[in-house]
Parts: sequence; structure tokens; C-alpha cells
Amino acid sequence: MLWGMAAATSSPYLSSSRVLHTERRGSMQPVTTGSGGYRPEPPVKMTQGDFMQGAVVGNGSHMLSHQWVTSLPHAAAAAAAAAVAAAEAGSGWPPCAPAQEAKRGSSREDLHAGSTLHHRTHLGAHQTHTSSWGGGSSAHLADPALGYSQTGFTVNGMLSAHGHNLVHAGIARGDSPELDQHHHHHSQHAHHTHHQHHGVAHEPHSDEDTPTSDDLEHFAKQFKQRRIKLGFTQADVGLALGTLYGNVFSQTTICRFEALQLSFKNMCKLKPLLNKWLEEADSTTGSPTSIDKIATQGRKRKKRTSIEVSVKGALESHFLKCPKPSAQEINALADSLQLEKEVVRVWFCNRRQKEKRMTPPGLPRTPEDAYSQVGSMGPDTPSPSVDCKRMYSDTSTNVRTPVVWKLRDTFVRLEAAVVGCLFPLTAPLTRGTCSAGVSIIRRRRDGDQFHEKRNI
DNA sequence: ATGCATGAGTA
DNA sequence: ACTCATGCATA
Repeated sequence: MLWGMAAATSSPYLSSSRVLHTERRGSMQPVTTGSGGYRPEPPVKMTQGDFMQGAVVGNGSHMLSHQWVTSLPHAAAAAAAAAVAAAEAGSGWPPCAPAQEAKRGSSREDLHAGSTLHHRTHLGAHQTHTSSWGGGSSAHLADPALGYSQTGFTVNGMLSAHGHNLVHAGIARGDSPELDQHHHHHSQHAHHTHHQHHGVAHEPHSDEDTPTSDDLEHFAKQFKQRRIKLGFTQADVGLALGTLYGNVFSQTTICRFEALQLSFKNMCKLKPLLNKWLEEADSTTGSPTSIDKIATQGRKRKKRTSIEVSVKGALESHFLKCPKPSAQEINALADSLQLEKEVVRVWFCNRRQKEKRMTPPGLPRTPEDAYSQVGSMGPDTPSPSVDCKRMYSDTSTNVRTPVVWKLRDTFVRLEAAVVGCLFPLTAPLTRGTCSAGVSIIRRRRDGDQFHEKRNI
């Protein structure tokens, strides 16, 4: 509450910050870290791009001792920018707010927004779901030679040279003809006569059609492939969207889109934008989209608290029992786990949100599958608590919300439950091996995480 | 790629 | 006080 209140009330922590945003930009330029380009001042570690430039103000960012960190514009970015773009100037974005107006208020409707743009006909080709679901992390795939890195930092002076994307120019075009969307790939596996167009993606459905989960999945896949071929990083795309539409997105969001980790609704909203970007990227060999965005000024952000594994296990256990604990339950929990209440509260919020995300790769493809599996579940099946039902109905706002989506939650829950039983506290989170016939997902251990892989 | 966090919008 | 879209920071 503390934070909440504070925040609500007014911005508590504004550092005296002044907005010094360094300006830099260039289309795809080096946006240092993922998206923002900020960094707490005393970067402990630096990566190649991080040479800190003393230049940046050393303002008294942290007067508040502890956890609040002041965000500052990233020095590295500045540097690069400086080189590159001293010239490019205004960005044209409202420094703070933004990006949302449009969406927020009208969220429901804007799903279709943007759809008007593309209508390309599809020429025919078809390609079924062939592509393998990208395997690696896109970041790595980017060809280093091109100078991309996850950070979007161009290695050498490429940037400096032209200030912008070489990327665009060089690569674009021509190369991947495969991008086609076969939209409705509905079940008729039998014959899909599809259209393919090359080079660009189109909207499968008419403008206002709400895409199906399969459409989204397919699009996401294609998008990722294409993006990689074109040599752009997720961060690049995010920035470019800002240029094209005014809404800048972070690497995180693009990443989540590709991984289908956004809500169905959110996926629908972003799809048109990304589709448009794709078209642009394909054709544009030259339109340097440049922009940049601003930064959230000097707000202070709570230092990210990291929760111990064992504690997470406990939280997870509780979550299974009660996804939406009351304030008191939270208090009690926080207390017993020795965490701040707010941390616990936020953890639950995030956990719930996570449950609502889109189908992660690896879930039952057809309702039938899902149902059959569900049906075989035992009684201990954690009754999809109230919350569960509610989630579904929420999601249902979208009439076409595919069943799969809804089922997904059930699965996750079931899986977690099963695993939870098997491994009470040890591996509760890692819903790894849940064989009970439910395991349609195969995971690979990776450090602390389990990566899901489609099992087919 | 993802965990924890923020904030607008709602109920 | 919650949901939802989003992102900084980090593994």
C-alpha cells in the first residue's frame, strides 16, 4: 500500500530529475538496453555499449537510500547517439505519457484499429505450419555480422555512418519470400489452397475479424522469422513502431508477442501494428524510420526484489490454493515469508496475470485433445476456483476467444497442482514433468528456468 | 526471455 | 484493491 498510495497520490519519487534526456536516435539505432535506454547510474557492470560517459549528469539521483533507484538516460545510448545523430532532433513523442491514450480508453475496439491498413491480397501460396517454431532466442540469431545485438547496439560505426539503418537497406527485400500467412488454416488440412504472397504479410482476415488463436500463432511465428531475416532485433521493432504509429514498445513486449505471452486481446491489438511494420520493413528499403522515444523521466523505481526459490515455492503453493488471497491472507503470508506485503501482493497480481497469457507453445492444439485430457483428470483436480471462472469470463469479452485459451488455464493449473503434489516445495514452480497424460509439454532445464518446447 | 514493478482504468 | 498493458532490470 505504501507504494501504491504514494504512487496514487502523486508521484512520490520524482527525482529532482530533470529531464535530461539525451537525445539520440536514429532509427534503429542503438538503443541500448532493450528499450529504454536507461540505467541506474552506477552501473556495476558494463557491457560493450556501456561505457559510461561521464557526460551524463551525475545528478543526485539517489538520495533516498535504499531501494529506489533513479533512472537515468543511458549513457551509452547517448554516446552512440551523439555520434550518429546529433542531427536528428526531435522525437515527437510526449515524454511521458503516451502511448496509451489511444489504447486505453478504447481498448476494446481498437483491436481492429489499424487493420484497415493492410489489405493486400493474398496471392496464393500456402504454407502450412511448417516452420518450426523458432527455436532459439531471436537475439542470438541475429547475425552479428550485421552488427546487431540484442541490445540493438551496432557494433561498429555502422550507425555512425549513415545514421541509420543499414539494416534496412541492405537486407530487406528479396529475401524471404516465405512470409505468407496462410490464414485460416483451418482444419481442413486436407488441402489448403492458399495464397501466398510474398514478401509481405497480410492480414488474413478482414479488418475487423478477430483473428483466431491459430492466426495469431501463425502470424507470430512468421513475424519472428521475418524479423530475424531482415536483421532486426525485437528492440528495433519496438522503436520502429513508435515511428510508424507513435506507440513505442519495448523489447519485452515484442518478445512476448512472438512468444504468444500476451493476452489474447493484447495480441489482437498488436498484430495489425506489427503486420504493418512488416510490410514496411519489407518494402521500405529506405524509409528510415527513426525515432526515439523518450524516457520516462527520472522516476524512481523500486529496486527489483528477488524472491528466493524456496519462498517462491511457498507462494506458488498458496497460489494454487488461493489465487486471490485477501489482504489479510497476504499480510499473513508476507509475514511468514518475511516479505513486504506489497511484494506479495504484486507477486500474486503478476502470477494471476501470467495465468492469463496466451497459449504458450506446447499446449493442446485442439479442443478435443484438451477435453479428452481434462476429462481424464482426477478428482483432485483443483477445482478451477472462482478466480478461474472469472478469468475465463474476462477473456470471453472477446466472443471468439478460442477455447484453447480457456483450457490453457486449466492445464496450467492442473499441471501445477500435480507437480505441486509431487514436489511440494522443491519444484513447485517448475511445472516440469507432469506426465499424467497431461504432459504435452516438454521442458528443458535451463538454469532456473524451464523452457517449454512443443512436443511435436 | 522473464521476474518484479508501475500506473491507468475499473469496479 | 484489482486487472491489464507494458517495461526496467536481470538471469
